[in-house]
Amino acid sequence: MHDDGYDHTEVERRWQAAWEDADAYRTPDDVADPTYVLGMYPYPSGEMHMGHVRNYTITDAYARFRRMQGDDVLHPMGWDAFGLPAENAAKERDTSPREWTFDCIDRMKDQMDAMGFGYDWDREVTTCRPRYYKWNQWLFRRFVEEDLAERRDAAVNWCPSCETVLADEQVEEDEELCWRCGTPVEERELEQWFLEITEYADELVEAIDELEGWPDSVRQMQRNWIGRQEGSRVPFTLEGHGEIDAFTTRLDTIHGATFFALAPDHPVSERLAEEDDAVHEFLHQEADPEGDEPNGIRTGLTAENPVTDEELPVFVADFVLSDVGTGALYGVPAHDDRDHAFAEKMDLPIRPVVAPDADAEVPDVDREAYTEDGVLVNSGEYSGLTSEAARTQLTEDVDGAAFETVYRLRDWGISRQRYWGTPIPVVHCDDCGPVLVPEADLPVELPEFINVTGNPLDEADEWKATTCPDCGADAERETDTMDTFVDSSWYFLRYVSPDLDEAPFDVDRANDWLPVDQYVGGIEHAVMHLLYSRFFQKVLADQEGLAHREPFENLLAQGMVQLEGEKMSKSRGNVVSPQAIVSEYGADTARLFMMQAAQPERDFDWSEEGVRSAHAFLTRLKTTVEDYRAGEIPRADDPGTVADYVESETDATVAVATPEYDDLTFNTALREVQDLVGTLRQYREHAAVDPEVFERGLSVALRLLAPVTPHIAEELWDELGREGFVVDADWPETEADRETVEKRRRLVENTREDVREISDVAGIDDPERIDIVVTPAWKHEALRVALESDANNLVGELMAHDDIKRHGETAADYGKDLQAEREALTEPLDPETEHAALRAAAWLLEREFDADVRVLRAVDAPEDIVARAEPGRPAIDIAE
RNA sequence: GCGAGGGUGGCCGAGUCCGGACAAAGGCGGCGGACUUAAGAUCCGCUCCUGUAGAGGUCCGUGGGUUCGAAUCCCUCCCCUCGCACCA
Repeated sequence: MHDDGYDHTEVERRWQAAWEDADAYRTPDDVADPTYVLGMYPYPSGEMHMGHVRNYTITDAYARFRRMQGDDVLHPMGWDAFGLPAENAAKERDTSPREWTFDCIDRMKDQMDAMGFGYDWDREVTTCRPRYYKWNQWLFRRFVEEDLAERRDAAVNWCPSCETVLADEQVEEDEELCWRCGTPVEERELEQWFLEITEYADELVEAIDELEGWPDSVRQMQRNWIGRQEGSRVPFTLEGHGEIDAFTTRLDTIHGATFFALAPDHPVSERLAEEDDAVHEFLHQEADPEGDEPNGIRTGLTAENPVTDEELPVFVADFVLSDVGTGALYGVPAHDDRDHAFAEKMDLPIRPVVAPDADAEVPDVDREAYTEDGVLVNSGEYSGLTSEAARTQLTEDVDGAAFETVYRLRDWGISRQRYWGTPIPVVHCDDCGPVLVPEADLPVELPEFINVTGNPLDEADEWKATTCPDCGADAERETDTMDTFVDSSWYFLRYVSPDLDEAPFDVDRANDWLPVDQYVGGIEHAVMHLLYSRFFQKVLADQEGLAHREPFENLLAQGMVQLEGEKMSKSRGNVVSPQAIVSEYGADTARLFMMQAAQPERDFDWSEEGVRSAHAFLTRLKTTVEDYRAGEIPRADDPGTVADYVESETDATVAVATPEYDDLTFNTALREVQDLVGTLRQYREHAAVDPEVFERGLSVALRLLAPVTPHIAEELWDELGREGFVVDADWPETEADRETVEKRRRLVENTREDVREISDVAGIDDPERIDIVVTPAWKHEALRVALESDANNLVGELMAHDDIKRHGETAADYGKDLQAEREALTEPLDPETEHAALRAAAWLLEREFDADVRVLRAVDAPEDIVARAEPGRPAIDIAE
């Protein structure tokens, strides 16, 4: 009967309805500063997968925990509803992206409800609704007005067959084929809108240091992505081509330069190709920027080294990239691995100009470059300077040289030639050029979807036709839409005031409520989404009065749910559907299994066995509560020592689980709760229970479980006859501190193990009586003295205490033991606490050995036995 | 190549920040026992080696070092995962 579990579907539905009726997860607008807990909103694919379930269970559990701790909590949810998949689905199914998307949202919302996630749905945000994307357009206007957005040429992937632009991810294989039709993709120059994130590059990289609530991995990835390099720009004179700047981070090595190299697409290279067939040939045939081999061709030109006045041979080389530095560099084979390889290949001189230190020999660089900083040699007047000093000095001395910082980060191209996104609010006028749509005319809404090849907006003639806001002449609308990362760069601000008609968000409230206290999502967003959001936040701080310059205080990148060590994926066919698990075991089981399987940031393996054991646990808990309520568990008026044990274990559970919840290490917290339930079940089996103690244990267990398994907790809370929702219950409190708890548990556990070991080693199969004798107070005192003392002669110092000295020879011997282990001594529990803890735990030994167990104070036991006791280690005497 | 994070008992996994009670939590698997007609579920133990009173030995990727003492601190090397990468 119980073994079959319980009707989870009925229980879960009932409580979901009750929460909804009670508006249990509303966050009123007038709360001062709620704890903002946020999971990255999903793309509404229509199916929640395990990654979603894990992500949202983490935020839900944390939000519930904080709420029970008395915080106001903001825990909203929304939809990243624009994007290409809806467009493709619409084309395939002959429907519209809008219908398709809203259908998917409905389905996913049902699935979320079935999981019991407690969201404030009144704050739901859906990016494909005009009332949301109007503010994308409004923000775009603001960016343009503040000179943070610009229209310029950019190279894009173009499929001539589909007549559309493709994202990099949609170009497949090395041959660069269109993912839909297999046509080779071309490169096209198109006018695109860019948001100038590079304006904020310095702050974005520097502020990473302050993001202490973020994982190191994500911080490092953002640093890499921004790729700030500090160096110098130096002009080289190329005969016939004037001055060409080279960028370098190692200006100290310039005396060792033996060649100069240009990127294949550098303007000078292209000009050379026009007159030099060999260069032309190289550019179009040999150059292989993707390959590992550094290829290059000698041009016959020379470049004048501005420091040494030497003439260096000029190459066009494919390892020089036009978008790195200036697209031109000087090569120092002695101090750079790649330059070294190139010099060997081209038979160029290799001249060392940096030695490891002032006294060292000049390094042998014939076989390998010396790439470390050091002290300059063979560098004229600069010889003897450190690399660092030389870089500064040379930059100052060389005509036309200057310090410069370069970045890998590029401006953010947001134009997408697609339908299902936010229309860029621009009108193209023959006379006025691109003109912003006035604020009063926003939003520019999407027209009806037309199923065509290419961009449907290009075909929407009626929609396209408009007039110029500036001159009134006939004009055409911009047909590009925005990258959906624009939508997600500020959605967390919209939750604060989702219905506001005057602005994207209520600034005052945002200043009170932001930043997000705990943000949770997948590592795949480590760079783009999280970097763009930081960028937006900073712009909004500068332009709109937002008080915080970082949006997310604490970030958790959750791990993957795997199957047999492999990522779950449709293409591998190793997917476990959350819906199937929910219908078979229930949402609580799925949530419990996931949260106890591993720390949230770690990957873990889905395991059927684990799911079953989570379910079995919930069933046992339910049975226990029900049996208790049904009066099937005998009760006793005299609490006794077992009750003491249960009582202190209940406190211990609270003391350990609470900080673990705070740290989001649910796995550890849940293990504690499972142990507590185990203890309660042992209690009822061993003795008639004290109702107060037993009920407190149950109520603590239920409350500690409520964040993770809210439905069953609610059900049993009700069964226990408690008032109100467990969701709103107060988090249990305790006086117990973790350190004492752990010492006590260790004492009990070590003592039990010792009894087992003794009876085993001594061959006592069936002990009749077990005496546990607590260490006499004077030994505790002696230990305490030893801990505090720094005297050389510990025994002498101990003997100065009358209480200790009284024990003569024994005390001296113990003193010698203490002396020997002096460095390893640790603070013990006091004798009374030891006695109480062991007394309370005696029943465990009684039950295990079926013997009389006496826990004695030292004064009540024979001296020869007492002698074996030490603090933290009672004497044990077993009689057969 | 650079950067980050890891390598713990049959497996998974805590401990590593702040060295000591660590043969090292917990789970799984395996073994034995209780309950049961039986199975399942549940409960109690055992699960590196040796040991007739709580002991000893070996052990936390490799090799070294620091220390009275190292899974924990420092260095070498090997391997795994992720990110960046012909980046000037």
